[in-house]
Amino acid sequence: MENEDFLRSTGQGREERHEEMRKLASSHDDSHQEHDHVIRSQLESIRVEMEEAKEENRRLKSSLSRTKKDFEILQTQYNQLMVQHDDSNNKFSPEGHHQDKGNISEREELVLLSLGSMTNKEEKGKGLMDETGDGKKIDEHEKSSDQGLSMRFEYEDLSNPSEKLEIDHSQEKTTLEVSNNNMIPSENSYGFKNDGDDHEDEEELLPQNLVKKTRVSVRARCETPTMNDGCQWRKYGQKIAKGNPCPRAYYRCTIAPSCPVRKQVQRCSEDMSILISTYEGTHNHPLPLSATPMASATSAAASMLLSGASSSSSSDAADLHGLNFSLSGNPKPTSPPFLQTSSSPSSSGHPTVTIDLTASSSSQQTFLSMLNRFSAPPNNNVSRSNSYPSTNLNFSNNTNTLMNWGGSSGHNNEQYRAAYGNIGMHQQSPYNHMIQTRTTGSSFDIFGRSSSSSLHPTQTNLDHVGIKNITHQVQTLPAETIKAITTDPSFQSALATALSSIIGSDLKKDSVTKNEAKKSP
DNA sequence: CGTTTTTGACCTGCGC
DNA sequence: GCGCAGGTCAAAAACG
Repeated sequence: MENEDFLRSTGQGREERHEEMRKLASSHDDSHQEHDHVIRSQLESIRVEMEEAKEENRRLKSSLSRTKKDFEILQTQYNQLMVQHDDSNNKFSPEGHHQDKGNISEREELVLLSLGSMTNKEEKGKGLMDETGDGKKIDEHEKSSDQGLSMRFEYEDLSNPSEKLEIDHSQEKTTLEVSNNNMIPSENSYGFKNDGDDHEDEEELLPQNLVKKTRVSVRARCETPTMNDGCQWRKYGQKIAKGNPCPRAYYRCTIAPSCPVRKQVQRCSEDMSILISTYEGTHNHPLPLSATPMASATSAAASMLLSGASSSSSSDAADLHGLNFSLSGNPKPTSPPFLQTSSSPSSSGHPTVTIDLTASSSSQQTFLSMLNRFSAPPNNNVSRSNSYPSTNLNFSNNTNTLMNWGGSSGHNNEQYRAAYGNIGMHQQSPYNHMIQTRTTGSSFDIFGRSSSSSLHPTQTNLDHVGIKNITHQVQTLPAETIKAITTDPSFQSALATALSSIIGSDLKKDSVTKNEAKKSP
């Protein structure tokens, strides 16, 4: 009995438990179904997003492939032009070519660097946007130079397919820049802003914000009141800054009404032939082709400042195989290097990169030498007994292209002289040929030396300016450093800009010399 | 007449 | 808080 009762009770209990479980299960099913439903809907939305992303990806891929094709076509055409130009150079300037050949023998790969320089087109009129203007009679080089500063990088290895990937990589970067030649958002490759539509959002991003506030100062010998950097500027103010009798002019970009880019232009108080243009901000609109190099260069320089500032904070001093990295209280280095970054009181606390383009022809050789070294491919382990891959620097300058980033509005040299006094503007002072690099509270002297040498532009006594020392220092760079430097598009861009101005400057002098020689045989 | 330049006034940040 | 210097605004003038 007790057993039966027990069984019955247990049976009832079992049923009850079953019932409870059924209830639990049903309630669990309900919540589970709800949860499933939520997950499914989320999955569905994610799937939709993925489809959109795929579609976007497909579009980007096709766009990229199109851009690559375009670039290859352009590259082929350009190579042909370079070959033609080399031939003509062999005929007309065997001496300069001879100097190059000395370097070529040591080079590991072929780097074609085509640089044009500013013309004084702007003096003829405001034709910056008119890229299809009156260029009927000019050849391709002239066309490119006619648009202002033109520069291109070609990085080719003819012998080592394994390095082709690297090359393609760099080309791809170049291609992106070229394909976006009217869009400075191409500065993406430098980690800059993507688009200028929503500035407020990007203000919150620290690095970009820093870039925005970073200023790039370009020092160049320019006889006209303003450099023709290809962009359109409107003057909105002028001040006489303390410590400099020359007024500082304030410009803003007028290509787009909402463009945040500002420019300050001021003559150097010590040497009034030097024009200091300080750029701030990033264009948020398509740029004319002629404005792209300068914009890219300044962006690259700003990017370099960023990377330098971040990297230099880790240590107080370093000596990297002859390259003197130092952090000091006095940001002004004892030697005048190439690139200079600083946070001076004059820049109102803005980190400022200074690109010094007041270089001589000897510095051009220095530059070429350095570029050759710096352009060495990162991994040259492959034996190439028979091949002497070369670095061919081809400066496709028309001799008429001057380092005359001429101002607009009918200003001319006479006006300039009237405004600033009739100072000697032609080779009035020795050209320093350094690029200085200063970071906030730190200094980066890429030469690790001081130089107070004064050279005539045509002087090519390399020892005099310590070329041997430089070469040695660069040669002793570790492969990683060389790789990091040479693969940095920022470096290439900034270097190309500096080179182009130097070459343009020297070509101008050469052309002047030639003209004078013609006049007085 | 539209655009650009000039220029004095004003604003802002920083050091004292 | 004050003064200074850098930077910007905006009305007037100049320019094309």
